[in-house]
Amino acid sequence: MEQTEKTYSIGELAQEFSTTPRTIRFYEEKKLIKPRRNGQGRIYGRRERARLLLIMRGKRLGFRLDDIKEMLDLYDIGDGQEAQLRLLHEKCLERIANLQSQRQDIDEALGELDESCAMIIRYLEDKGCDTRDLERRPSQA
Amino acid sequence: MEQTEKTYSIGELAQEFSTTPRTIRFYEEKKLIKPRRNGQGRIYGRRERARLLLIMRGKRLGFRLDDIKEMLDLYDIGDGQEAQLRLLHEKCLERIANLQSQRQDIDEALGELDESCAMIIRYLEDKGCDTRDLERRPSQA
DNA sequence: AGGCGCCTTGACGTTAACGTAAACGTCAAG
DNA sequence: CTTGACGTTTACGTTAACGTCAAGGCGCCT
Repeated sequence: MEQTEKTYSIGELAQEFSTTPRTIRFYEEKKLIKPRRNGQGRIYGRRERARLLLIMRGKRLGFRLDDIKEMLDLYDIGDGQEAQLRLLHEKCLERIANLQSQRQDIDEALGELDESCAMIIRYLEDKGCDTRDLERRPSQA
Repeated sequence: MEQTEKTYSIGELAQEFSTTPRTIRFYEEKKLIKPRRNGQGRIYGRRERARLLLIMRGKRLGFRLDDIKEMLDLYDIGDGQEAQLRLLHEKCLERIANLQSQRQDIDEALGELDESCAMIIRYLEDKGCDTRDLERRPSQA
């Protein structure tokens, strides 16, 4: 029974994850993945694909590659060891706090921007300009 | 009557705006300000101070220096000309849209992170671990 | 005269996450 | 045999907003 695992080329994975071969090689350079080799060619299996998935997810969540690498390494070595998971949890909390702070900054900026828009419009109105085309309210949606 | 305008040294302004001389020189290099010169020394007046204020505000709002420069230039040349103000208004709207999109991304990431935390905790509980110290709910505050 | 503290210019370093280009190998189709 | 599509390595380029020296000038205090 040939347990022939499904494999992928770098280009295939790049497409699947909507990225480029260059990027995947870059992750390898950064030690986030290490595909098997067929001579000089790279071969990616189920495991590598899964890692890529985690990487992409991490990126969506705004983690930096360094952090993602750290998490992957934990995942690898400890294979679900309690301490590692606690650390991962902590990282998530950190990130959450971070994002909440960012969100607040954004809300404040939005407030100021709203005001700026209003000021500009008032100023133009004072000068007797037609401002009807500017009246789309941004709102706090 | 000597109309002696109040002036500032680069260090004074740096302190006032909680930044560094290097940064202010950098803005000059980028043509955002041009202080008068006393030989080789820089002298900042009321006008330069005002510009710095606008720069800092722009930065708080997340504009890039290029954009800020553009706005300042408009402000200068047109001295409140209608077309310029409309453009400024447009820029603000752009930025607002941008920030709202960012906010949404953040909210989505927060959702995923919440889930991740929950998963980790459930997993640990399944393994019979004590997770009482992890139960601080992040929530969507 | 010595030293402190502020100022100057100029040039190179930093960070993140790749992009881009050069120069080459390999394999299948036409 | 040639072309084309894919793959490889190496190394330098990009962007933003400064930081970090290096090397020196000017004036003030003692």
